[in-house]
Amino acid sequence: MRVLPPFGGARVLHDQSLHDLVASIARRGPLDADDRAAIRTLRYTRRIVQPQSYIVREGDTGLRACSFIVSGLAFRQKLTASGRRQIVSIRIPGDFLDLQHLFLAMADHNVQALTVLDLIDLNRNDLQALVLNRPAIARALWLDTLIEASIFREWVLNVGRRDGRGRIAHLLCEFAVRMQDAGVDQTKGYYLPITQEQLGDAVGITSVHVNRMIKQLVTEGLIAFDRRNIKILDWDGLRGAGDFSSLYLHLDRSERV
Amino acid sequence: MRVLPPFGGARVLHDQSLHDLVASIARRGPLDADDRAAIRTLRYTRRIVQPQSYIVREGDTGLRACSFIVSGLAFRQKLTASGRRQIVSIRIPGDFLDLQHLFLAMADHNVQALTVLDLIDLNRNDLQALVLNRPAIARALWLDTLIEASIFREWVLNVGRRDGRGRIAHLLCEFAVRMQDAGVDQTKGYYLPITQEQLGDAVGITSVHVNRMIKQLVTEGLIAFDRRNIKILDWDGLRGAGDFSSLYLHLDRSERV
DNA sequence: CGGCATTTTGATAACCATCAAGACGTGTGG
DNA sequence: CCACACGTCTTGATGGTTATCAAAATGCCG
Repeated sequence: MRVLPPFGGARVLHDQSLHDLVASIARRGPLDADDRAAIRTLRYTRRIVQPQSYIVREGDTGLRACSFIVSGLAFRQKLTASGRRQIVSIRIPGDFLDLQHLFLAMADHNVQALTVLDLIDLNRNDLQALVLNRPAIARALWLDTLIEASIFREWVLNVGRRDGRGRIAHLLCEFAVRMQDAGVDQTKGYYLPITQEQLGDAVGITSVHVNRMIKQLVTEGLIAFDRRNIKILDWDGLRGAGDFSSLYLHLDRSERV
Repeated sequence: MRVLPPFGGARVLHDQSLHDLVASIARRGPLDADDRAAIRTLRYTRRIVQPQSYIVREGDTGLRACSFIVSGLAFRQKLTASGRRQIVSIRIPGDFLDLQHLFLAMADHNVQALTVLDLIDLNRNDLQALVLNRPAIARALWLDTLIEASIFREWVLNVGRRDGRGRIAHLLCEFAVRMQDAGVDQTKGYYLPITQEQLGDAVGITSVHVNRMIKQLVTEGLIAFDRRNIKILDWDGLRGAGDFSSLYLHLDRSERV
């Protein structure tokens, strides 16, 4: 894997990742040839990040990059003063990592690698200028941040008003749908590279309780679970258990203004 | 109160509310004279809304307006299939109500009046066109949606990882700081026009438990509470109880890029 | 094989929900 | 001005869900 020096001159995206990046933005709104060309003028760095390492730390100021996931998973996380952790978002390939901070001077949460990550670090100043000068790109990326905000709202509901079993079921449904939308094959189920402790941090329960709730979902015949490999056996059942409806993900292209 | 017909021709904002609206946007980023003039060209409707009535309903498509709160309070709310309610956001004077839906084709949550509301309903198409053609306005309003997203994240943490007492304390702190920032005098405390049941819906506990937790905060000498009038007696104590830090509200102007 | 993180299981306790009923406050109509 | 009705607040009793503590089992990696 080739790693370029950080923003060393006006480098231009040129490999397969270019295609992924443009396609990912275009999923959120139509781009013309000029828009696509403008995206290719962005300075960037390509880099590999190891699991658990931080991409952004709460309190960081002067952010210089805005990252895009080529492959791997990441998550957003906040801590209470007493050290209890809450994962507030999981990011998958094709997602931007910190568009949420695009116009914020200080990071209000941590962004951490879940697996090995292959990232494109876009120059943040360039990206700001790009979106402010190109309405189609602004619309697409703004929409992207609005959809993530919708997911935050659903998570507030999930953590606030569903029991442990429902929370886990809901998370498993959401992940399945988003991975499907990102084009990942799931005929053999999917691998969720996350510890049960992290799963608990994502839904506001302890790892012990996560273990019991997963076991219950297996006993009920809704899922199969083997060393983080998840296969949904009864989609309607799991959807019911998690009270899941994908509307909040705003996936239907025709449904988007 | 004068109520204009919905978007009947190119009406122009002309009263005090114009000043409030422009000032509110300008709080998020500098606007030049042209930007301010452009805002005044937006078609709009002024209207009064009664408590509990809906401004937006989950599932709504073809939204035609985007509202701004001149006075009064509103909240965002979602329901589980079993009818359990979660309030995911409280909106105060000077806030936009559904900028979160600006580029979404379908509403993913309900927006409801908490008190009598005095609203400016901006024409949504006009507003979309405005932000896409005026970078400074785009930046200001985008920033606004990003800050609300930051609040959503903090609420996930609040509901997921703090106990009942902490959740209530945190909410009371947040409300105090935001009202202060909006310029509301709080020397005699503030009036929180919300039932204890709704308070519970905002922090994911029952009204019975809300009652007991408020009582406990009073007993501890952190707040005074009398018929929804709240006076914070020990700011540091309450801040500690709620594990509150205002950084996620991104209020400091100089801290904003 | 040893060392380590993670998963699993059991026992106990804490927090919060639920159920129920009475008190209080406010607005309405007689 | 009182009686009444209604929503909200308050309090008590009980139970369930989940946390906590502890320890053993499993899987993984060098």
